[in-house]
Formats: sequence, C-alpha cells, structure tokens
Amino acid sequence: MSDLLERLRGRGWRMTSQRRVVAQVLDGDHVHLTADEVHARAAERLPEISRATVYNTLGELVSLGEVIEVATDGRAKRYDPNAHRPHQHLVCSGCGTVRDVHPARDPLADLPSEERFGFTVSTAEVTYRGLCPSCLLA
Amino acid sequence: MSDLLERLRGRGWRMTSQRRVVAQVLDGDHVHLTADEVHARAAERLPEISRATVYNTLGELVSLGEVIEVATDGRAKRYDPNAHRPHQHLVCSGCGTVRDVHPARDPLADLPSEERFGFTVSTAEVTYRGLCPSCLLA
DNA sequence: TCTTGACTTGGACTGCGTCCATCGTAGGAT
DNA sequence: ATCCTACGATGGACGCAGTCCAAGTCAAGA
Ligand SMILES: [Mn+2]
Ligand SMILES: [Mn+2]
Ligand SMILES: [Zn+2]
Ligand SMILES: [Zn+2]
Repeated sequence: MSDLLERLRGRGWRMTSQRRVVAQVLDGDHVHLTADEVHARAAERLPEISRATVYNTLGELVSLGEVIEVATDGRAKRYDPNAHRPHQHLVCSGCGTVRDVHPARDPLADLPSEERFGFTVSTAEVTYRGLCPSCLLA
Repeated sequence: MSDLLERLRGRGWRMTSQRRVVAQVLDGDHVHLTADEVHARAAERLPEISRATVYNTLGELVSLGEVIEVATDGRAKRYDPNAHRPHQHLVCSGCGTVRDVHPARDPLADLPSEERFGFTVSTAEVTYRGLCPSCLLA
C-alpha cells in the first residue's frame, strides 16, 4: 500500500494533501475502517478535511480497485485496503470485530450451474459470523 | 407459511388486522420484499396501516425466526419468509433481482479451523453477484 | 507566473430506519 | 354482552449514513 501514491500519480491523479492523508490512513493490511473513522484519523493530520472529500476519495479508490467496500448488516460500510489477495470476512456478533479469513476453496466453485439460473456469476462474498474468544467468555 | 398465523397465535400474539395483513403479504417462498414494499402491498388491503407497524411486525417476525433479514449493499433490507430451508442469495448487479440458491456444500465446511482464530463460528452468509440473463443483453 | 479545470468545502438534502407520546382495541374477566 | 386494561397502532419527529451542489481553492502544465 506504500506505493499506492505512486500508482495513483501514474493514473493521472492530481495529488492533494487530502488524498495523500486518506491514503496514509488506509495504509496497512487488516484495516477495516468506516468512512467516519477514516475522516477522524485524517483530521488528526489535516484538521480542515471535509467528510465529502473523504467519501469522494474512498469512492475513487474503490472504483480503481485499490480498496474494497465491506457491507455490514445495518451499520456504516467499512473500507478495506487489502484488495490484493482475495479474502472473506469473519465478524464477531458480540463486538463487531472484523478479521480477514481465507477459505480452503473458492466459494464460487460450490454453486452448481443448475443453481445459476442463466446468470453470469462473477463474485461470491462470504460473511462468517460467530463469537470471538473474549466475547465468548462474557 | 399459511400456518404462520396459527404459530403466532400459539406464541401469545394478539391478532390484529395489521399483523394479519403483513403476514399475508409475506406469504409464499422466493419473496424478498423491502419494508416499504411490504407496506405498499399491505396498504392495498388496509389503507391506514403505518410504516412503524410494518417495521415493528417485521422485527418481531425476524426475532421469532419466521422471517430472515437479507442485507443489501447500501439499499433497504429485504425480508425473506423462506426461513425453513437454509439457502443463499444470487443478486443481479444490474437490476437488483434476488434469487434463492443452494450451494452444493455447506459454506461453513470450507473455513479451516486454523482460519477461525478461536472464534466460535456459527453461520456463513454467501452473496453471489453477477448479471441476470436480461441485464446481460442490455 | 499565469491559467484553468480538477479538486475541496460546508451545508442542504435524501433514504432508511428508530423513537415516542398518544390513541385504539383484542381478548380475558365478570 | 359489557367492561377493563395492557398490548399494539399511529404518525410525526428524529438520527445516521451517505449524496449533491454551488462556490471557492489550488496543482500542475504552459
Ligand atoms: Mn478484509
Ligand atoms: Mn431467500
Ligand atoms: Zn467479540
Ligand atoms: Zn438483472
């Protein structure tokens, strides 16, 4: 993710301080922040940054394939910079913690063609739910 | 689903015209309506029914296990009376159509224990995405 | 340094859902 | 059949996540 800024420059992005700080906040794997969390962390470095710009930048990163949107049952979407290797998510029903997980088989392989009803199926998103070790005790 | 009203009576539900008409709207399998769609169809039979009551009744049906909530990426939740047989969903990225599908294997079986990180994993929700036959042409 | 169009901003706005005070009524008691 | 009351219905205010817009700003090429 540290060479993200290079890739974006190469794609013709105008490099602004706002975009730079949003990209820095998203640095690292295993990060699953909401837009407001991204905004809060970005504002530590750049206090005037607006929510609209954070939403715009996240949306651009998503459509460039640099960041993945993770939908959560009724709360705010989470933004995941781990767009390199395909993975799925394990969510704690107690505290909401999100972990990256890697199933043994491609989930798409388990949908037989007679269950596809003529659709051209391209992706399968899996959300595993359960209780994390600390929520299990409580 | 036609004996749903019986089961609810047995659970101590006070039977009102509003609850009856919501249950009737949800009758049948392969139904995936939003709360507002349920409200619109219920209002054909009972024009004064309020949105709040539809939300209350749907919430009660969900916590009784009679109806399943299906989260959709950023739009309204859909309510699914097919709570009997476990199944997953195939969603058209074009028009939003939802189909019930039955994968060949239990999706939980494909998450090895070393990928569970001490969680007690209880469910796996799979959303397959693609284009339906008519959206493929357009 | 100048110019320009891409980018940013804050606030209004929308969609989806929840909350709450008040009113109505299902269904047991008499 | 009538009464009583706790449970349910109502609709309007409210909240959150996200979008849109007109106006101001600035990155970067000439
Ligand atoms: Mn992830
Ligand atoms: Mn279904
Ligand atoms: Zn937990
Ligand atoms: Zn379609």
